[in-house]
Amino acid sequence: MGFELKSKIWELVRAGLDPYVVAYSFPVTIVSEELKSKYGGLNPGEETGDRVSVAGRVWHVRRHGGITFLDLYDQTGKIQVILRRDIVRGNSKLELLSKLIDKGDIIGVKGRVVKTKTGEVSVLAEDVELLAIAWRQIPFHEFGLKDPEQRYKERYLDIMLNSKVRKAIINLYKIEMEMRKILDEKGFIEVHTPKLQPIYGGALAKPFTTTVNALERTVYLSIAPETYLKRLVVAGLSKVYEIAVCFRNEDIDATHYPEFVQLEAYQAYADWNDMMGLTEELVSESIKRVYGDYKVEVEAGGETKVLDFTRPWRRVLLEDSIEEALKTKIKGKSREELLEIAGSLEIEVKDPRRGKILEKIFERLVVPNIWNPTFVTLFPRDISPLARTYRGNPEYVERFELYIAGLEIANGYSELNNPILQYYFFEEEEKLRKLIGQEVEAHPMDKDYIRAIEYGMPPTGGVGIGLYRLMMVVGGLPSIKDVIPFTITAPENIKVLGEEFRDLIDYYLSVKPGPGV
RNA sequence: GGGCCCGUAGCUCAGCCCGGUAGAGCGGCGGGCUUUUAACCCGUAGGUCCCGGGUUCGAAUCCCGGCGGGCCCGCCA
Repeated sequence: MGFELKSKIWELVRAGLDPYVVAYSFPVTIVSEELKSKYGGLNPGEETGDRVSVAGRVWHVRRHGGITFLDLYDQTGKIQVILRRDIVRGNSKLELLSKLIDKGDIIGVKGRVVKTKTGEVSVLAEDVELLAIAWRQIPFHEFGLKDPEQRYKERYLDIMLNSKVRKAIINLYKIEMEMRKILDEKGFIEVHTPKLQPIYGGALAKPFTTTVNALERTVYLSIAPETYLKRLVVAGLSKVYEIAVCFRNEDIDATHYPEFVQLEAYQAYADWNDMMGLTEELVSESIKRVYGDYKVEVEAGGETKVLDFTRPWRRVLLEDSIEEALKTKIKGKSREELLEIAGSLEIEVKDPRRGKILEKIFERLVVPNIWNPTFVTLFPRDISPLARTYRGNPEYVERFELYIAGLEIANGYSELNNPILQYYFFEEEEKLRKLIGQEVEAHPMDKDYIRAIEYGMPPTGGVGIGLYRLMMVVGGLPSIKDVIPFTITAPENIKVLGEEFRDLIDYYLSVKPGPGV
């Protein structure tokens, strides 16, 4: 079931209009957006002699007998096409097509630009080509696809029908482009670091493991590009970045997916303050350019709220934010005292590091209440093995995280460039791993990375910006899977046309080619 | 890994508590209509009630097991 099989195909074949045989290309001269801006000023009922050529998918067909309205959608929006009997009559091709074209089909239309009595810019068709047939019914109605299972299984339908999802995918591209422009203007070089790595690092997460047959070696899919980008800083690329796919073999939920995209940037001779400035500029300027304003309306859960990216963003010390929420002093409190506070909040912490307890309390109490972009700064030393010690107090590191709408969006710091301390912190991480085993993520020892910075890494600042999460927040989408074009779904038993209708296979194998071009 | 919820027509969902011929709207198909916007009017077809087992005279409905999905918690961004 599911096929909208009409005898239509054989009618098309008889008329020599089978799109699989005849439709190889179509000259599009204008898209919806342009058409509307160029001809929006026409008066209702006004007809021009301007001939245009448009193409797209038919979403709605309104047949009134002598006149038919088609809503065509291209990548930029809707174009109304009018088929009028007085024009169609006598043209056997148009007569047949105006009868056979259905919702879902993809067509090309040549005609004159007119504005209807009701004021809609439209194309009055003079010629129509059927470019592709929709054999399966597409649910074009107000609710689109709702069943989450089907949304992800047939994501092309979800992207087609759900404008929020479609816009998120398009706008993420635009944001990436704007960020690239800004970085390019500042002299940053974009690179690709390895996705197959002999030692994973740059974050604390379980990696995917695979084998390179040619080398007979176990390798890990990159969990972060960080250590490689910093090797490049050592190599003299003093401003580098990557829009990197990262793989982390952890559980999936509304804000986590095993593959995701981060922009990581490193700048020599810069520190965490410079990186906060860079982060502010990248995020707020790209959003301004894509959405037209620093303030973006976000519709989520039925209500519309405004996200304000205007600089400068609020900055708050990690421990201050906790004290504010808790109304208790926590600075200088021991691990045991913090554990007690965590316990009173019903937060269980297995990790032995004091900083981890602080982080857990922070995530529970503070993060959900952050709305506008906020930098949280000054993190504990013991949970940041790659960050540089705070110049004002060695118990902290010069690290910041960016939160927007209750989500962690970015993480950056003054990079640790001291190879001796780097070795020591990796050692501590190794100890932690042995102590706790698989329960706690720890950074593995990476002596090649240490060797690299032993050659001398300048003082450097770095930041990673989670692009999917940024898009979730700006697009008002509740799940990270909504902004990822395709996600993994369970296997299905799918019936396809060819196995249902062998006669179609026989027909297409027997089609004689026409003249080549 | 733990808890809660969901799976019925192409889509959105009702029916399930309290067992008794499987329903609605939209969409599809056929017909009508020359200015519609989710067009309208008339007619009509369409089902492995996720899968397997059990209870029962009888199961979409109750019970058990499985599969798929969502949300929350734990862990990671």
